[in-house]
Amino acid sequence: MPNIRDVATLAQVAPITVSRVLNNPDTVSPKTRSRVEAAIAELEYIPNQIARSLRSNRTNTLALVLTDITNPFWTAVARSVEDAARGQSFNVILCNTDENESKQNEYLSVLLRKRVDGFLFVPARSEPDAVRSILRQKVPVVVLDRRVPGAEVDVVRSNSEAGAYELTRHLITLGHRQIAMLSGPQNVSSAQERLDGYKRALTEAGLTVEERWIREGEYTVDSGYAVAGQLLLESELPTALLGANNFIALGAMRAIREAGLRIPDDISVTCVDDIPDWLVGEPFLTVAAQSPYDIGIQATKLLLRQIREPGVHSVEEIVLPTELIVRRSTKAVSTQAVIGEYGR
Amino acid sequence: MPNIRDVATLAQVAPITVSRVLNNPDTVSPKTRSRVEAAIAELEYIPNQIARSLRSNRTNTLALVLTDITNPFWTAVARSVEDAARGQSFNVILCNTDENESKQNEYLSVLLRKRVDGFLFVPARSEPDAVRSILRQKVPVVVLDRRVPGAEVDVVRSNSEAGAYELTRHLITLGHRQIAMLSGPQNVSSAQERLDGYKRALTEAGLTVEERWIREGEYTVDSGYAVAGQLLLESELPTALLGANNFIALGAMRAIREAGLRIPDDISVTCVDDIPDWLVGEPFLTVAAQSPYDIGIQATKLLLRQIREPGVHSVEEIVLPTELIVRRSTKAVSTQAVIGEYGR
DNA sequence: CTGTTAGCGCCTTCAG
DNA sequence: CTGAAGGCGCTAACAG
Repeated sequence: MPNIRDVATLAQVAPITVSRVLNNPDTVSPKTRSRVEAAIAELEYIPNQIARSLRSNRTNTLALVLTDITNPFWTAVARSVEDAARGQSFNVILCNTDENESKQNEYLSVLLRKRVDGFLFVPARSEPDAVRSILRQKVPVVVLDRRVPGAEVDVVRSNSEAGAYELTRHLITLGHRQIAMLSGPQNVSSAQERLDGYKRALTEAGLTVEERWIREGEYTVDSGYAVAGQLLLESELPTALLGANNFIALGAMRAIREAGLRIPDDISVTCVDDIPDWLVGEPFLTVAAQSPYDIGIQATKLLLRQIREPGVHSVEEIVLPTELIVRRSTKAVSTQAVIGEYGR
Repeated sequence: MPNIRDVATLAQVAPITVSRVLNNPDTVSPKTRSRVEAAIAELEYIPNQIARSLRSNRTNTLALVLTDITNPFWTAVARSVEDAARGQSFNVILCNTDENESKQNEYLSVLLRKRVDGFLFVPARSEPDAVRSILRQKVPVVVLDRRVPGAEVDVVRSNSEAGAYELTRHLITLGHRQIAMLSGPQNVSSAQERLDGYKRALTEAGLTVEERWIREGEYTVDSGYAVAGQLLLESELPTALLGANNFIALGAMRAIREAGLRIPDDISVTCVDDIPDWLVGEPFLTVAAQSPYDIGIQATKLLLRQIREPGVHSVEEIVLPTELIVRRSTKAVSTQAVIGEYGR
């Protein structure tokens, strides 16, 4: 691969002149410029961004560290981040942590070495260590989807508490009283908040929060399946089930179906996080939908601002609303007494 | 951010010694080594991979240039590529081209400048120009999902022709004779092949290929919706519909539903590309499923081999089989005569 | 075992 | 308008 000197030699100029043709064409006389351009074309010269980065301390690369690109929520975030970054001539390195802390930390370390210009980061836990390790290097970060108490970072997230609250209220309004909460990992802020929202709705409605209806799992289909499976073995079944995220609900739905129960006739199911309607033929799940595309856009905007204006910013927290979308997976309770037997 | 000299100064050694501690710890005496390590820790020194890349001509970064991460097929590919790359300590830069050639070429140019070590590339068209522009720079490439006649590249793809053939046969076996083909863009090899498979199945069954049943569109939900909408305005409706990919089928399903028709009772629907069953509550579509995860793994393996063994390789083409999965969206034809009126 | 020199490819600074 | 010198951070190659 030819370098700037090869071009310079061929064009009979100094390397710096080639550099100028590339970066400030106006400062070069048309005659030499065209000679240089011809040489560039002939050699198919491609400027070396690595060398440029070494001088400029800019890689024009963002890191997107998320939990699992396989979840349509994160897919949408990734898509929007990439769109927004592209518009500002940044590329995006994608990393899946699977909420695994060691994987996450390994990635952070590699990405810091790569000198990415900034991080869009979904921390595996709500502890501030990881975020701090980035901040200590003065590398811009925006945290997505989760709060990190104890770290001063920009955060873009949805109002999980309100989302879960609304879903629970919706179920209560439908007459449900035995509402199971399939919660996410409690070391993740969004999972905590969703549990909080659930509890608040119950309490405000004068209902008691019963621990037996609350089960903790991971944000995965398998976990939702397993935890719901457990729940369905109990003697008394819930009449409704709130999944802390879409994957938990999907796993639970499979467990429910395999147990021979019908949704929503036997059990209503709902969750935070939508599944894009164009993905599923007929949207079915009642959900508190987030706006993943917005989250990605806003976060990228904040990050690019940090990168471009390295001064001290006030720490921003953008909390986007969720939207209750009622579909066919929830239904007014009717024969709840019967359901206990049904499950057996 | 401290550099290797800062560490060296603090540890009272030469920079090269620090370098050795990082890269060949054994060649440094335990005493100085621990002094250096202490300095590294104290300064929180993070080696600059940019500088290292400049010397080594290796970025440990792969480019994944695909059409749209939003499609679960590509999501799965991306996930597997990232998994495979991580295992070999490579990172992945993700780029969506939306089958837009200028977007694609812009990306290629940026990525070449970034000196990525290799490309996993889904060309927007079957023309060899783009691939050749990479090959000319002697940068390793593997093409995914599509053939590129005229370019000597490794390719990993599914057997689209066979997939479409089997689906069409399946429909014919169910008694369908009016089978519409919602084809993809004919400048993309997979779309051509799927159309070929459709035609072959008809011909082999002694049926005539009727142009009115063949409609060309993009590989998107919107396009599928639009094209199917057109089709449903005709006086005679098909009894079955074959989408060239999952998105086309999803769009078509929406159009069908909005036209007041039922699937599969009024129209059977099927397509190439699955939608992961854990994504949709109850899998519904009859499909010819590809193995996106495999495609990503295999392609990454080929690419890493090219990177690691820069000698001349024989050009490889890996063609993975598709799997016919019969679900509830297809059904034996019964009352096809009636359907024409239904649609109105 | 440790250090010096030099250069990867580019661009900022300063001269001409 | 063009060029020469020097350095970004790191590590081969060659001493000592």
